[in-house]
Amino acid sequence: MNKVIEMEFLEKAEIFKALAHPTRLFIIHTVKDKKMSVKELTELVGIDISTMSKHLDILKKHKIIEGDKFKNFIYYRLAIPCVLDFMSCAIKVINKK
Amino acid sequence: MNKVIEMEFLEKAEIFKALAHPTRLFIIHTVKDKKMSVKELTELVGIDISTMSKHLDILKKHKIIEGDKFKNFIYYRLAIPCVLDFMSCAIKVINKK
DNA sequence: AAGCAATTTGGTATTTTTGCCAAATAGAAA
DNA sequence: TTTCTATTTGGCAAAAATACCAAATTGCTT
Repeated sequence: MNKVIEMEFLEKAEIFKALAHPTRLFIIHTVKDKKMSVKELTELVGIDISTMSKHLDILKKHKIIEGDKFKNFIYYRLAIPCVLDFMSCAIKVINKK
Repeated sequence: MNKVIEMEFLEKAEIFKALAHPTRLFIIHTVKDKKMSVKELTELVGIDISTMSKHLDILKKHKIIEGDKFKNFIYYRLAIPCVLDFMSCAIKVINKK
């Protein structure tokens, strides 16, 4: 495979990988309506807070979410609504056939 | 997290996982225009044919592609064009900011 | 400054994914 | 039937992803 083409698909795959985890999809779903802190998200999902922090970091690195600092909280919100199209399309893919 | 909700995101994540690999994205990109056999795809990408077969199997299991048998070839094609929206959206996500 | 709460980081064990090889299967052609 | 080609399967080793704990950091609030 051509190196340039290969690079293109490597980069795209990175985005899909960032989305390919139930907790991270839940974060996107939750943060689309309401800003949420790390602690709040952690309690909703029921995992270790350090694990949640790392999931948020993965989404942040790909600019899928962004965090706003308020006191010593960080409130996350969805940065790219386009990702919601991913989600609704995913449902169609699952339900068809 | 509510069990039902959890199941929803688990299922969605499965779809994203199926797409989260450069070779599999290349397959989708290639098969959208032209039916291709396992061997043809293998030669384009330059990996072991058994590896390609397994990538195709993952996409097939999620109904993302479908194969038509002709002689002892199997020609694959894109089953759900909706996935292309994923792809073009992914480009936007990458290029923005 | 000291204590406290929210978040991140480092380390590690576990699980999952990936890719190759070798062998098995399927089917066409000789 | 035998041979040849295309594809799949099983097994295994290497790489990547995940989750927890413990410790560090950040920045309020006393």
